Amino acid sequence: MARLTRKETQELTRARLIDTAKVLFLAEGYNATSLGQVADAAGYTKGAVYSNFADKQELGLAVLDVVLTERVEALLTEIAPAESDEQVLAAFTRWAEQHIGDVGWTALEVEFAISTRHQEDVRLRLAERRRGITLLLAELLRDRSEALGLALDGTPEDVATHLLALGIGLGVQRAFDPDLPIDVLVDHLAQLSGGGAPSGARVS
Amino acid sequence: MARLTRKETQELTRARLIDTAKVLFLAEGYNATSLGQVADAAGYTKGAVYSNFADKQELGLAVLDVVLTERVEALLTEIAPAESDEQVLAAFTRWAEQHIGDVGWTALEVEFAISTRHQEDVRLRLAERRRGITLLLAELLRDRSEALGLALDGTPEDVATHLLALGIGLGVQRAFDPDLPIDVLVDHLAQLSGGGAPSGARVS
DNA sequence: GTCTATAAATCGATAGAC
DNA sequence: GTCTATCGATTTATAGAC
Repeated sequence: MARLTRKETQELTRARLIDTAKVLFLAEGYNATSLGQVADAAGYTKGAVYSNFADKQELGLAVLDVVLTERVEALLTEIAPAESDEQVLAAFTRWAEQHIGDVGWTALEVEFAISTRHQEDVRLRLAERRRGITLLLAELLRDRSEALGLALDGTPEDVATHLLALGIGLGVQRAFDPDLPIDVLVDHLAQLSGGGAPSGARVS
Repeated sequence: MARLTRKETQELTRARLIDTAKVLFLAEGYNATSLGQVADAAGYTKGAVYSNFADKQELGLAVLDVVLTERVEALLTEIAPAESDEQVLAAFTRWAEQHIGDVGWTALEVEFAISTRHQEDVRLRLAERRRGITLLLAELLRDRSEALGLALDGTPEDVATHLLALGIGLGVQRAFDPDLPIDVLVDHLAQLSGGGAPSGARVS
């Protein structure tokens, strides 16, 4: 166990702050969480926050990056072992029920985006980020459709845009009406993979 | 021109406040607009606001009601004269380009919903409101599909949920990336009405 | 009913000690 | 790099005059 260098301790502090902020932002929301609360919960003070992040928005963006990375890796891990289109669909369904169904994620992404939409610098970064996410999803669809014979009813980019918008729209509504089922998202993907019958069970 | 009764003048004040708040909320956002700004712009003071609305949320809900009513009436007016599925699709496309394309509307609805999602009373009212909107859209789809022979690929409720989520998802993303086209929404409706080819022109 | 004045509480951000 | 202390700016909401 070698002692940590100064750079390493600071990176540890930064990582702890991000992780604490992630939990609070997801549970209470971005605006409702003050930097003092983040610092307290992480065992630091506001000074530590401001020596690691220029302002609250930078912390917010760092949290969004971490959360997105976690979700993408979860999806890839879930989907990787699938060897047929049915298995891909089942894997996606499991992932969607866990993460689109989780109210906090979409709410945080959307709250942050809406709150900062009038600050041009942040807005442009979020726009770039959105295109990256869409392209990532489009490539996943293209690779998987070629390998498994999915029948996309449009370009991969359009299907990706469609699925992403659907997920955001459902997630937003589930933030204030958790009874809304996400079946429509799963069903839509199911139809892409050969027009299978919609899933049977409905909550509402 | 008879003199206005006390009740009438108060209703006028209330209507003016709602209308002013609507403009400011749509342009600047719900959280970014203070009640003092609303009062000033309407030619009153904060006292007038608080004698007409219990708190900021009540004003927000009143504004949401007005905006939704306007959008619904615009859609019905646009769609009423249509006599074929092509005309219905064209009418909806015109409406969508004007209103889903308008960044302010979705942003306001979503910002308000996300901001108040932890206050159970408001949350329940928004959930009820969501179901009403979905049912309204479902009935419109059912009536129109029977009259014009649209081929819905699911129950009217599911198609309505799908379209609504798609509109919200696109509107949210357009709040910080206005270049995102809404084609995917129009195309999806087009496919419902007989699997027509996707619209040609793409912005991005 | 509306206005004036103010209360009360936060929060983001900064300066300087250590 | 982190902590203490504080500034400064807002905002919602209320109390009382008119």
